[in-house]
Parts: sequence; structure tokens; C-alpha cells
Amino acid sequence: MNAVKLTSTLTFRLGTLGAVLTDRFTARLAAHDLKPKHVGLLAVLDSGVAASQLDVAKIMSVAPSLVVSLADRLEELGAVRRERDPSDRRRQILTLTAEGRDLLAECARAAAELDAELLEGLDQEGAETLRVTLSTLARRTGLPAD
Amino acid sequence: MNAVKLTSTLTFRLGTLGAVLTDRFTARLAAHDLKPKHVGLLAVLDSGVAASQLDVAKIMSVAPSLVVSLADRLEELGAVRRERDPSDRRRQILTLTAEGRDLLAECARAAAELDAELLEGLDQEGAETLRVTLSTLARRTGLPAD
DNA sequence: CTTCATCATTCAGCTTCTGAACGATTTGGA
DNA sequence: TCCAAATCGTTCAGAAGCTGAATGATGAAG
Repeated sequence: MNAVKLTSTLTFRLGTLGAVLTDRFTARLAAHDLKPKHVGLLAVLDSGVAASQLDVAKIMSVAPSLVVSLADRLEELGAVRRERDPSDRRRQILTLTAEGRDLLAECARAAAELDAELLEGLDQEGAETLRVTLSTLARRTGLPAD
Repeated sequence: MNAVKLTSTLTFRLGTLGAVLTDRFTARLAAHDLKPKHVGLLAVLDSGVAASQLDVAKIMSVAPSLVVSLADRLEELGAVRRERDPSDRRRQILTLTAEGRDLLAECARAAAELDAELLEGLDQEGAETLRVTLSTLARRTGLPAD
């Protein structure tokens, strides 16, 4: 009883909306020849101390082998530096370079512009409430919540 | 100036959160041997009159050839009926069967359960505000907003 | 100093999806 | 009436993105 409408569930709505926004972000990133996961990796490095590739893989919930190829590309762009951990030479420590920080900032600005488009005409209060609520949901989902 | 943090943009947050929720939904759907897109197709048929495969493809923003394989599977499950449009025999009209409606309802219930898990402990008011805001955003993004 | 665990890397392959054929049908002129 | 172009569904090859199983290098434990 009280039949649920699929399209009004958060699960479906956040899923589809998230997909659309990711597509838009991907389109913006195309200019830099990057994918969202590349930027996600930059963000991980930015918001923490130096991390090994395996650490990054765990944080991103992604296979270690994927981190290799993401880091390959970012290293090639000069956005990331790869160094063996002196205290454990198996570990590759990834760190953001100055260029990497710039690149991340540029991508973040692109995302913010997409946000502005999305929220255009929405009341300021609603937007702020949305941010707070999503931050809460992100936190309890194990995602970066800032 | 006022540097934007990527992880706190809606673009990034909705993208990652949406991906997590879609993964969870996919896991629930595994029991029925369905993917979210199958259920999305059922939802399109449910919320409209009879539609041709091309109509569905446009609504779902997906290649027509993908609709073929989704419909193949759903037809095989008896959830969907395929009939040539008598007034234009090129068109394949897709309609929900009674089984299809049941299946959709079951999937919607699964999504609602995931919603409950996600919102557990969140204040009722915040949840309701979230629903309303997301509905608005869905509408202005060309997604089903109900 | 040998055995087992851990990390990065490569690579084969899976899944999901698209775009280019193609056949069947319809439409719009000449 | 007939033909050319457009439209719809279908098949199929293959791109894209990712995983999991090897492999080699290094480290830890006895």
C-alpha cells in the first residue's frame, strides 16, 4: 500500500541528477583532457597529506590499478609528483605540484560555474539548505563532507 | 580570490553521492537480474501513454540501440509488450504489462527502503525540504520531477 | 635467510554504451 | 503512380571505463 513512485525516491532522483551533472562536468573537463576521476584524485591529494597510491585507491573506492593510470596521466601533465616512500620503498607517494593545485582550482571553478547554472533563479535559502543537507548525507555515506 | 573547494560544489557532491546511491540500487536490483536502466525504462512507460522505442530513447537520453536490448530483456520477463503501431508499422510501441507494473512497484519499494536507510536519523523537515528542492532541480534539468 | 605479506604495475577481459550499417516502412514530391 | 529521401528498429563492431589475476619488487616475521 501507499505505492511509492520510483521517480520521486531520493535514490532514483539523486542517481539520475548526479549522472546529468557528472556528464556536464565531464564536458567542461574535456578541454583539459581530464575525466572527473582525475580531478577526484587531485582533490584527495589536496585535502590530505601525502598519500600512497593504495591509500588513494581506498579513499576513492577504486581498484589500485586504476589509480596507476590516473596518476600516469596526471604525472604526465605535471600535476602530480610520484616518489618512493624512503621508509617503505614499495609505496609510491603522490603529492600535488603547484601546477596540480592550479589545475584543481580551475576545475573547481568550472564546477562552481555549473553549480551557478543549476541554481539560477533558486532562492538563496533553499540553496544553502541544500548544501547543508547534502553535506550531512555525504558525511554519513563516507564521502568527503568538508 | 575566494577559492572554491571542489568537494563542496553541488556538481561534485551530487555526482559522487548519486554514484554511490546508484551502486546500492544496482545491488538491490541484482536479485531481479535487472539494471537501473531497465527500471528507468519501466518508469518511463508507467508515467506516460504508450511510447515508441525511439520516444523512450529520447526521454532517457540514450541510443535507440540500447532501448532494443533493454526492451528485449523486459519483454523476456513479461514486463513489457512490444506491438507495431498500426498507423506506422515502423514504430514499436512499448506498453507495461501487469507483471511490469508489479515489478516496477517492487523496485520502487526497494528504492524507498534505501531512501529510509539514507535518511535515518535525519530530521523530518530537512528530508522534506530536500525532496522539494531536488524536485525543482530535476524539473529544470529536464528530468522527471513529479 | 627463508617465507609470507604488501604495494605498484601490467594486462586480459568484462560491462556498458555508442555509432555505423542495414532492412523495412513511410513520406513527399515530380 | 513511382521514386528518392527520411524514419524506425535492429544488429554488430568497437570505444570507454573499470576490475581482478598475474608478476616483480620490497618489507616483515620467525
